Amino acid sequence: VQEVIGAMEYTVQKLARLAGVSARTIRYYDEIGLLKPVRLSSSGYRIYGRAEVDRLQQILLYRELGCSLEQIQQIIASPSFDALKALQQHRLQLLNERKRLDALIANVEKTIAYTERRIEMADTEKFEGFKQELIERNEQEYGAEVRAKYGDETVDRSNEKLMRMSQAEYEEAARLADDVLATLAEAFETGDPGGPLGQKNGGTA
Amino acid sequence: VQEVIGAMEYTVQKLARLAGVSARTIRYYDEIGLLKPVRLSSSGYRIYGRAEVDRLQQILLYRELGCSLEQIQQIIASPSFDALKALQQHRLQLLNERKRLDALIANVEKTIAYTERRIEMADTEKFEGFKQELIERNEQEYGAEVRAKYGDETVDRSNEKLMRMSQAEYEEAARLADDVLATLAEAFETGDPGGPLGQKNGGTA
DNA sequence: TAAACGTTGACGCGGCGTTACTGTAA
DNA sequence: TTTACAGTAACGCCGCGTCAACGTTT
Repeated sequence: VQEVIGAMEYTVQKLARLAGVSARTIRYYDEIGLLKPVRLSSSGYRIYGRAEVDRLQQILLYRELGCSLEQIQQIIASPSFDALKALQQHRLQLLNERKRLDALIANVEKTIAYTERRIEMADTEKFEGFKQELIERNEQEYGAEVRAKYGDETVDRSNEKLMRMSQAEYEEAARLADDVLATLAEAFETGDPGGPLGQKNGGTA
Repeated sequence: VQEVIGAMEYTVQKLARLAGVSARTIRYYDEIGLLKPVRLSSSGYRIYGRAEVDRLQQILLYRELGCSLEQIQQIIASPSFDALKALQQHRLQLLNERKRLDALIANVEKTIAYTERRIEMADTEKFEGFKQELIERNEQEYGAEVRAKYGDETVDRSNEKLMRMSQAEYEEAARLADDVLATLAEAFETGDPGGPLGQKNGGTA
């Protein structure tokens, strides 16, 4: 069986390509009664005409405005006066959504700031822990020897100085990695943490 | 069988009420592995403890930020450094959504303006049609008689004047409804549409 | 015993994408 | 015959709401 399709008749795919949507979308619109074919071919194919093309254009217009397919149904079925009211209603919805979104964004930004502070604090804690550990290790390894050499007062002053080191100073120090760690150890040995670091790197301690 | 539940143990509803969500939500979070109960009671009830309460609080925090439950899974499972990255990523998503929304709103407003113009034009067309019809009816009803009395020229001038009436003038007239329609008819009979309307209402014609 | 809890299982929403299987046209 | 279409039917997505049908605790 052969069927001649006139100049302005479209099957699903042709219509879909014409309008830039998927064939599934076209069939779905038929399914929900949003866009019915003008007729069916003898083998059951959906055939769309000019009127349907126009209607689809309208549908897509409102869809791009973020209307639901149900809203579109009503808008298209109504005189333009009601369509206007529907659009104004829809505009209010969008404005509300934007308000909600603005609030979300503000909160996310607050949370980001908060998380950053927490990370900073966590880092600081780690740093404090690190310093504490460093001192303890030094005490264990060199404690008795160094204290015997320089006296408790000097060693305690050295430890205090290390504990007072700020995060920023630490970070600067951290960039120098092993070199600096070695320097710290050396400084500890000499009982003068400020000295070598200062001379070697123009340090801030 | 009796089971003693300690001070900080919650069943589904208790936890739900504590956190202000539905029991279904709690069970769903279990289902997808987002929030597992600490244990099951002997009769299969879900039992949640303090740690689960805390976790739920976190989940709800991120949920309020508009994160998907999957994102929340990852955020919570990660060290806070990765959580920060996830949040920043999420913030970008939100900003994009807002941009899209702004574009939607702008387009909706354009479409509203366009629809308003179309309605205005449609009204104008209706109005033109209405005037045309009015004249034709008058011609049929009184045409011969009036033309005989006042001559073609006077009648044609009257009709022209009516056709030149603006929409604004019409709307003013329309507010006076039947009264004005009677006046128009009367004016037509006297062959002087401007006169009576002007005297009665300070009309603009 | 009744009420208020608990459980699992299933469908529904919106707008299609994506198979899977089968029939038709060029 | 191949290939590119056409059709229908079905599940899947997300975050639950909302039954239904049944067991447990109070």
